[in-house]
Amino acid sequence: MDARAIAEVLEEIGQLLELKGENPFKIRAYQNGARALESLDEDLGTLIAEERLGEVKGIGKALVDKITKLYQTDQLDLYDQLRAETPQGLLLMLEIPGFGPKKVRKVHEALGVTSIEELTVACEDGRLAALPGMGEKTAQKLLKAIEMREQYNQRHLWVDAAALALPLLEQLRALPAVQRAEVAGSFRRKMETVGDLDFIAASDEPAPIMEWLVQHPEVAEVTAHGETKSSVRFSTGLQADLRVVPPHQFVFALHHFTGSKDHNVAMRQRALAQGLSLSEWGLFPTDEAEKAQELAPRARKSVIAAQSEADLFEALKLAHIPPELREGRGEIEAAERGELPRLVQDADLRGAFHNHTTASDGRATLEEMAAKADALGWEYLGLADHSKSSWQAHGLEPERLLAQVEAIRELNASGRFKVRLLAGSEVDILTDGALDFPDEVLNQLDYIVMSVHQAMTQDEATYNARVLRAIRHPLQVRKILGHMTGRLLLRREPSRVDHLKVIEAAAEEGVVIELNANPWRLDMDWRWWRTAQEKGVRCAINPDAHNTEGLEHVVDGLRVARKGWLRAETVVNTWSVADVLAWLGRS
DNA sequence: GCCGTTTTCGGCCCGACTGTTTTCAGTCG
Repeated sequence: MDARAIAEVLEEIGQLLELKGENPFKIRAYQNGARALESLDEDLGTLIAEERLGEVKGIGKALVDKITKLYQTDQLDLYDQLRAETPQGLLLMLEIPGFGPKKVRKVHEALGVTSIEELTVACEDGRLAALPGMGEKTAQKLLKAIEMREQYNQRHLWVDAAALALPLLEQLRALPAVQRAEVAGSFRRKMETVGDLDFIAASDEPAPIMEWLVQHPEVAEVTAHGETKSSVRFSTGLQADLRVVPPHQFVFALHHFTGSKDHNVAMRQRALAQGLSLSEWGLFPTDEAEKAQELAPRARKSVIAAQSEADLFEALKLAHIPPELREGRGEIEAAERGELPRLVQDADLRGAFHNHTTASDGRATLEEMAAKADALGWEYLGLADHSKSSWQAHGLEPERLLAQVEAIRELNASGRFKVRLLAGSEVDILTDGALDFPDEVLNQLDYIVMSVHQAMTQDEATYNARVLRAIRHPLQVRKILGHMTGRLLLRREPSRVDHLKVIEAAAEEGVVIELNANPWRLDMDWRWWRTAQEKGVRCAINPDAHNTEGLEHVVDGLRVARKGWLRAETVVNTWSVADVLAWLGRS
C-alpha cells in the first residue's frame, strides 16, 4: 500500500473512531497522521527501511507501527475490526452537511438507521424529530441536505470561484460600511480547487453588510444569518461565508481564516513559545489570558496594532509569508531563517513553450498566435503541435511537422513579428515509452514537449517505466515533460506515477518538467515543485494554448508555481530570449 | 495518539450559529 492509500485508511479510521465517540484528540492524531503522510516529500519505503518515519511530525510510535504494517501487508487489525463493527452507510452519512458524528451515532443507536435511505425514511415518518435534541426543523434540513448532497460537497476550480468571488469582493468593498475586505481561505491560498469562499470585512457596522449578502441577487439560499456572520449558497453550488470584524481585528481575522489549519497551529505554537496567544481576535500575552476571558472577544485589545499581515509576522519575528505558502509545509521555519524563496511573479514571464495552432487541434493560425504573443509583450513563443499518434487531435505526420518548422523559420526571418518563434512538437510518449517521431525528425526541432495521451490508466510500474524511458531517451534537443499525470481536476484522476523517481530522473537528464497552466490540469501538482526545485529540476509554465486567449492562461500556472515555492530562475520561461536560445543551442 | 524552551503527564483553539433547548449540544471552520 502506498503513502496515499495508507493516508486514506488513517483518515477513515479517524472517522470510524468519531462514530464510536472516541477521544477527539486521538481522532485528530489519526487525521494529522494522514495529512503528514500525504505531504511526505520522501519515499515512504525509505523512511520505514531507515527507521526515520517516527521523525515525521505528527507520526509517533503507535502510528509508525500501524503505517509500517499497512505498507508491508496491506492490512491492519484495528482497521478491519472498526469496519466490521460499523455499517458503511454511517460513513456516507457523515458527508451530509450539518450531520456530524454525534447525530449519526444517535440515529444509529436509537433508531437502528444504517444507511442514507433509512435515514430519509426516519426523517419523513417523524421518528427522527421525536429524538431528544432533534426536532422537525432538523428533519427538514436533513432531507434537503440529503437531496442536495452531491452538489453541496462539490469543489470548484479556482478560476470558476474567482469568476464569482472577485466581482463580489469589489461590491463588498464598495459598501459604505466596509473599511477593508478580502477573500480568505483556500481561495486566497490559491488552491487548485476551492470548496467555499470566506469573505472577511472590517467594519463597526455589521448589520447592513449582512443584509447585502443575504439579499444579493445571485444568492440561491441563505444557510445562516447572524449578526456578524452569514452563510449563503450561490446557484452554481458554491457556498460563501461572510464575517464582519472590528477594523482593529481585521488583520488577525484575515490571517486566521486564510489558514491553512496546519499553518495556524504552527503559528499559535510559535506565539506560545514567545509568551503570546494568537487567535483570530489578536495577539495577547499568555499571562493575561484569564483577564481577557472576562471581556468579549471583540473588545479585547491586541498587544500589537497590526495594519497588515506583515506586522503580524514581524511581531512573531518572522518574514512575511505569502498566503500561497501557508500550508504548514515548513514555511514558518523558512521564514524564521530568512530563507523564504522570492517567488516568481506575473511580470517575470517572457514566453512559453507548449502551444497549438490550426496545424493540429488549435483554433488560431501560427500568425494569429504570433500576433497575440507580440500583444502580450512576449520575447518568444514556442509552438508544439500534436504528433501523429494523437490522430484525434489531428497530430502531424513528419512531413507536415517539417513544413511547419520551415514556416516558423521563414516567419522569424521575415521580421513580421517582434516575438521569436520556436519550433517544437508535443510528441506522444507511446505506451511503451518510445517517442512518436524518429530521432532524426526530433533533432531538427528547437525542443520537444513529451506527453502521454493514450493508455493513461496503466499500473504505476508500467506508467513509470514508460515516462522514465522517455526522459532517458537520448536526443540532441532539449526535452520538456508535459502534463505529467494527465489529470483533469474534478474530472479525471491522475495517472499513477512515482513523482520522486520521475523528478530524480529529470534532474539527472536535464529534462525540464512542465507546469501545465490549463486550469483543469495544473500538472505537475504544486506539492512536488519544492522538491523538484531543490533537486535542480527546472520548470516550464506552459499555457497549452489552443487559441490566442489561451496564452493568457499562463497566469493560472504561475499562481500554483508560486504555491510550489518556485523562484523565477527555476522557471525557464522567465529567462530572456538570449538565454533561452543559448539554452536551446540556437543562438 | 502526539508532543515537549512549563518535557514523560496533561494538555491538545475556540467562537459563531442553529435548533433545540430553559442553559446547552452539535457542527463548522
